[in-house]
Amino acid sequence: MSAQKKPRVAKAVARKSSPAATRRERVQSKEDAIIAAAHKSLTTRGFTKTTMSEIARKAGVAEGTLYLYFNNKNALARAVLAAFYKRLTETAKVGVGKCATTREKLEFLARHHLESIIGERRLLELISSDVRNTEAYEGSDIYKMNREYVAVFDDVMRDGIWCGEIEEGAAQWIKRDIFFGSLEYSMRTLLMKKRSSKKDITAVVTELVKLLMDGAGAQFEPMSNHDLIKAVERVDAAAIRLERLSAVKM
Amino acid sequence: MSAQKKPRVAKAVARKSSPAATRRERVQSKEDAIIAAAHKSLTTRGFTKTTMSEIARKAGVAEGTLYLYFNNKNALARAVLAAFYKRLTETAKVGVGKCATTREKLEFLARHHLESIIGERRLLELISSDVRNTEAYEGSDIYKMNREYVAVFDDVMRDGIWCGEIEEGAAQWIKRDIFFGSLEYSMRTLLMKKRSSKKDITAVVTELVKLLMDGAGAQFEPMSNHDLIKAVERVDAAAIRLERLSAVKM
DNA sequence: ATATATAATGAATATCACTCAGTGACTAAA
DNA sequence: TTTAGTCACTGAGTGATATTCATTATATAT
Repeated sequence: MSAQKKPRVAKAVARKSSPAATRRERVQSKEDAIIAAAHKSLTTRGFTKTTMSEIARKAGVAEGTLYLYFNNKNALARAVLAAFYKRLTETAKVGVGKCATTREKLEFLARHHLESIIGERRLLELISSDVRNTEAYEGSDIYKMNREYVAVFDDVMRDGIWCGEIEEGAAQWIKRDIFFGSLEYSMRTLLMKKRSSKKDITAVVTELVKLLMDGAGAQFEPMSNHDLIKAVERVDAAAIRLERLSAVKM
Repeated sequence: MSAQKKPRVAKAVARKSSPAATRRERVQSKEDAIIAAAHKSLTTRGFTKTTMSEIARKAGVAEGTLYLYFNNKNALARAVLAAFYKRLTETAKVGVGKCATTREKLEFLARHHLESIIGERRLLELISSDVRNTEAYEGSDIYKMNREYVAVFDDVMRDGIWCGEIEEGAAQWIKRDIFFGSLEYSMRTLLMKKRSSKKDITAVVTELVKLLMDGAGAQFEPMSNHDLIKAVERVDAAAIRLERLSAVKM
C-alpha cells in the first residue's frame, strides 16, 4: 500500500448559512446560492463562456457539489431561466392589474417584457440554443413557465375582445407570436444602436400596440366626426332657410 | 536521436477537385467543400454537437486544415451563415420581383422567410448565441449580410408608401422588427406543434400581413367618403325638391 | 533540376464538463 | 456517551474537444 491516495483534509470552512438552520433549510439555501451564482455568470458572460468551476467558486462549493443539485450544466441553466420566468410572470401580473384599458395593459406588458429581456438578454440565448434542443421541450419546466407567462398576454387579449376593444381575429397564438416575437427582435436592434434610449423603447412599444389595435395600413381617409357634424349643420341651416322661405310665402 | 518523431507519410489521397485547376481554384473549391460539410453538420446536429473533426472528415481534409481557412469554429459557422444569407437574399429579391401589389410582396417575403428559417432552423442558433457575442457585430460580415437581406423588406415598404398602399407611420426599423421578429417567433411555435402544416404557415403569413396593412383593432366604423357623398346627395335632392316646390308656389 | 512558396497534416496541448472514490457532519438508536 | 448509518460534500481524475505547431507534401518559378 505504497502510493495510496492521500486522504483529503476537510478545510473546515465556516458555514455560509446560519448553523442553526435545519438540514433541509441548509440544502435549500445552498441551492439558492448556486442558482444565484450561475445567474450572475450566465447573464454577464453567456452560456458558453461560463464554466462550472467559475460557478462553483462563486457559490462557495466544490465543483462536484453542483452535480448533486443539478444533473448538468444545461439543467442548471434551465433552473436559472425558470427563476427568471417566475419573477417575470409575477411582475407582469401585478403591473397589468394596475392598468385600466386594454391599450394600457398591452403597453405595460410590452414595455415590461422589452426592458426585462434587455436586462437579462444573455438568458434568452439559453432558450434558443441548448435548452430547447436538449430535451423534449414540451412538458419541461421551462415550457410550463413560458406558458404561464404568455397566459398573462392571452388574458389581456381575451378581456379586450370581450369588452369590444379588440376585434376577434385570427388564431390567438398568432397574435401572441407577433407580440413577443417583435419585442425580442427589437431587443437585438436596440442593443445594436450606439445609445438605445428610453425614447426608443417607447417608440417600439407604442408602434407595436398601435399595430395590434389600430393597424398601420393607409386608412381611406375616414371622415372625422367633427367634419361630419359641420356638414350636417350646414345642411340643417339650409333646410331652416327653406322652411322660413316657404312659411313666408304661405 | 533515438525516439525521433516518426515522419508522417502522405496518404496520396486522390484529388477531389480536378487536378488541372489553378491553385486559386483548388483552394476555392476546398473552401466550398469545408463550408458545405460544416453546413450539413450544423443544420443537422446544431452548433454545440458539431465537432471540428466531424467537419474535417466530411470535407475530406485534416483537422488542422480547417484552421488554414477559418480562424476558429465560430468563424466557420459565420461563413456558413453568410452563405445562407446570400442565398436567402437572392431568392427573396427574385420572388418579390414577380409580385405586383405590396400585399403580395409582403406575403411572399413572409412565407419565404418562414419556410427558409424552418428549414435551416439550426443556423439561427448561431445568430443568437455565439456569433453575435463573439466579436463586434456591427461591421462583421453577418451584419452586412443581414442588412442586405432586410433591405429587401425595406424596399417593399418604401414602394408601398410611395404608391399609397401603406401609410407612412413610425420609424421604419420598428416595422422591420415586427415583421422578422414575428416570423422567427412563429417558427418556434410551429415547430412545437405536432404537425405544423402548410395551412399554419399560411395563417401566420396572412395574419401578419393583414396586421401590417389593415390592423386588427375594432375599427370605429369610420364613415367612408362614399357614404358621405351619398348622404349629401340625398340632402341635395331634397333641397332641389323644395326649391321646385317653392318655385311652383311662386 | 533545384529552390521557394504554398498547402496540408495530425500528434500534442489546454480547457472544460462530468464522475467517483473517499471524507466529514449530523442523527438516531443502543 | 458510543456507535452505526445516512446525508452532504469534496476535488483529483477522465474523456471529449477546440486549437496549435513542427513537420511534410505539393506546386510553381528559376
